[in-house]
Amino acid sequence: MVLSRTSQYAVQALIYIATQAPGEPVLNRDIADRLNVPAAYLAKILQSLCKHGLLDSFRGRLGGFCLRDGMQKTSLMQVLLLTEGPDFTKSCILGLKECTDETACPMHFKWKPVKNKIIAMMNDMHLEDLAKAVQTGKYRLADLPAAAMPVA
Amino acid sequence: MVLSRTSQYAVQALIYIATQAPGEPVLNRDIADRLNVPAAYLAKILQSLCKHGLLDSFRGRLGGFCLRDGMQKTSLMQVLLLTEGPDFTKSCILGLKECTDETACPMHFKWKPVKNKIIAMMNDMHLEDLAKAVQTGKYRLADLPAAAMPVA
DNA sequence: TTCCTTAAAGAGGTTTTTGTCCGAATTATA
DNA sequence: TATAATTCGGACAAAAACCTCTTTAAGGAA
Ligand code: FES
Ligand code: FES
Repeated sequence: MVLSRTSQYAVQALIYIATQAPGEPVLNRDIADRLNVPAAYLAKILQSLCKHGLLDSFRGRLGGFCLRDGMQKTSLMQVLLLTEGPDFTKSCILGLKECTDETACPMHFKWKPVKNKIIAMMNDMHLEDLAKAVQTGKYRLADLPAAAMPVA
Repeated sequence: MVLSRTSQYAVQALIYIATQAPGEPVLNRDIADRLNVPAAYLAKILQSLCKHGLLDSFRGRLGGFCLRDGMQKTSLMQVLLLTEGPDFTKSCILGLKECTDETACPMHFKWKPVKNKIIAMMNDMHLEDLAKAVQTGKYRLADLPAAAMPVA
């Protein structure tokens, strides 16, 4: 409805990494297993997040990915601007090229406050806080494994 | 950010048709020209909306599409449930299979009110009203043609 | 040094979404 | 009846999103 799969994987992975001891690299394989996400694809996403400075990566034994120093406070908006592209916040819900009060589509003035709420929400959520929430054990970062699901 | 291109085309087209005299079929070609969208693709979308009962279609001379009687009051939610699928309102922003208070992801309780706002908004907007808004001339259904754009 | 482990890089595959084309069916009108 | 205009239906094509595989480079440990 709002985020591409790539963005979802990126956010999930970053939150997961943020729950782990800082400075201790986390294996791509472990993240993929934990989130139940395709490992080779996730690796690409993490590599891209490295290039953009959110993560540090280390090769070889004891290698893996960890949050770059200071990046605990990264907002989801910062992440989404990378994964969804710089126009993430600029789109018209009907697909018009411009979305301004002057070029409004018939949904614009209803949509604008909702869109602003989404933007504010994404600006307001930081990896740190989301990681803490997960650490309370009250929230899920991934679907339960099939084995743990009630029989259908 | 929220709607597929197909949904955007569908909504634009339905609003446009709703601005035209009821009972007077509108040509697919005219809609496509007016909205500046691919005609052959739009035709598929309109055919699908016919099958789902939102539109009536007529072949041959004086043919075209028009809103089925009584469908002026169709809400955008009704349209989107067809174009985006019946799970449109059910998705978790992180992609989890379930989105309930009991299976909450770390974004759930922030996201839920925004999502509900979107749903309420879509339930609250009807083709009729959007068409009237367009008819005031204050709102755009499509981008201005390149010819009318200021030189870049 | 040699081996093992890991990420990096690039090529390529699959699936979904978006878009095109064409022939057949249908209808108004001359 | 012939013709032109239109939707319908199916196959196809292109692009984007999603995902895999293989090889290479780098780092740690025996
Ligand atoms: S112009 Fe369409 S949402 Fe702003
Ligand atoms: S569980 Fe993720 S948004 Fe509801």
